[in-house]
Amino acid sequence: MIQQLISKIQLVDKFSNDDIDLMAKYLTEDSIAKNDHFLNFGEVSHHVAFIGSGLAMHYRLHDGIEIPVDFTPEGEWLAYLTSFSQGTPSDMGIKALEDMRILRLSAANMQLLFQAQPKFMALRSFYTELSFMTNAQHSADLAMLSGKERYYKFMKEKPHLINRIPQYYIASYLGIKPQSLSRIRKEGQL
Amino acid sequence: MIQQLISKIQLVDKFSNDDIDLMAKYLTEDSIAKNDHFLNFGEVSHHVAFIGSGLAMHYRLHDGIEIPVDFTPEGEWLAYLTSFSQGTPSDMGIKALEDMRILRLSAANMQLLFQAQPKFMALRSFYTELSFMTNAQHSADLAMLSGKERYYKFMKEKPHLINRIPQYYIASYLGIKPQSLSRIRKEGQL
DNA sequence: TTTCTTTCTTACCAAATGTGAACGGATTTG
DNA sequence: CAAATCCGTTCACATTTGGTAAGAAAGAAA
Repeated sequence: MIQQLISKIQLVDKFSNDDIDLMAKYLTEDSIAKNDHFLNFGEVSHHVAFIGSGLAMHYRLHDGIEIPVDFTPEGEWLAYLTSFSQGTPSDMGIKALEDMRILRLSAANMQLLFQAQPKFMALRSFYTELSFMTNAQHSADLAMLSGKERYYKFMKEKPHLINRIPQYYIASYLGIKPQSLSRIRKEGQL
Repeated sequence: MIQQLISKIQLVDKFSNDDIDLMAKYLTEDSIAKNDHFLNFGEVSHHVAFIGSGLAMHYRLHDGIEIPVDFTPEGEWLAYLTSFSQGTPSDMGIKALEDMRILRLSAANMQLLFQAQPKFMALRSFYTELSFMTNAQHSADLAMLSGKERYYKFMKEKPHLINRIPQYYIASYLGIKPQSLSRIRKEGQL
């Protein structure tokens, strides 16, 4: 799992073997079973995690139904920064849609890592801004595309996810009802 | 204008008079006329700015029409972090909806400020995450509320902005057409 | 002022999406 | 295995939103 992580972060910045060894010391292997939470509503987030395998979903609740905000598969980082860095109770849930294997990094260890090698702070900024961009793009899509256009865009950009996420979650993520998504799928084409 | 800034940041963290004086040295007063850009498409952002007065809008283009992503009034920070910190050309525009008076902070000066007083980095993180939260909330609203609900929520949460932004921008921001917004306003109530 | 332009409103019809219900298949549970 | 639940699909109908067009209202420019 560490190897996966290394090859990912080398794409962002160059890290020496010492840097890598240092980071590895602060990581803890863990797993999360399907449907279990990485972070539940009201909890304070004390970890971020690199996903070795599996798939997670950030979501909010509205009238009792879960509204996905983001999907995070293997090879990416899982975090709810607002709660993690400000220590506030989460207004969002993060749960596993599949069994997951992860590498946890606690807030305390992150601080130690930053002290030992400040370079890693750039990595954090990078991922923060990446997730910011992703989210901004999703807002823009919701504001300016039709349901059908959003679905085809999703299919085009995340073909690797389309069959791993229940359709009612995809529908909610796209801002439409499951029945409408069914209709769109039936009609086909754009 | 500095006084405004000081009272704002004191709400986030406590800064000494020395800290404040230090920061003041790195800021430059400037103004932006209505409809001028703070950041244009394709440009790399080299500044963030504190807004003393006026109102700005982040927006994207879709089929030639401007889709607002966020509105930023006096007392808040104006920035497009993705371009600013990664040095990439902006895929977003930021322009003044009203004449603005601002305090600019260049990327270079920000680095100097962080070196002189690392405490300011926390301020940056704070505002980054705040804008992240704001944006995530907007996505969720677009995904789970109807046009009418989004309009009334906007009115309720930003009554100070409702009369300062042209309605066709508000409509686009809410993901509906100006005609639909007119209709919603006419029908009244929820 | 008058003219010109932009913004907002209204109306009518078309298209997209929501709602409630029913059905079948798949999966889970006992 | 049977029973129960969950999920995806389909349908008929209601509601919302979009598209086009025209005109009123408000601002800006001459």
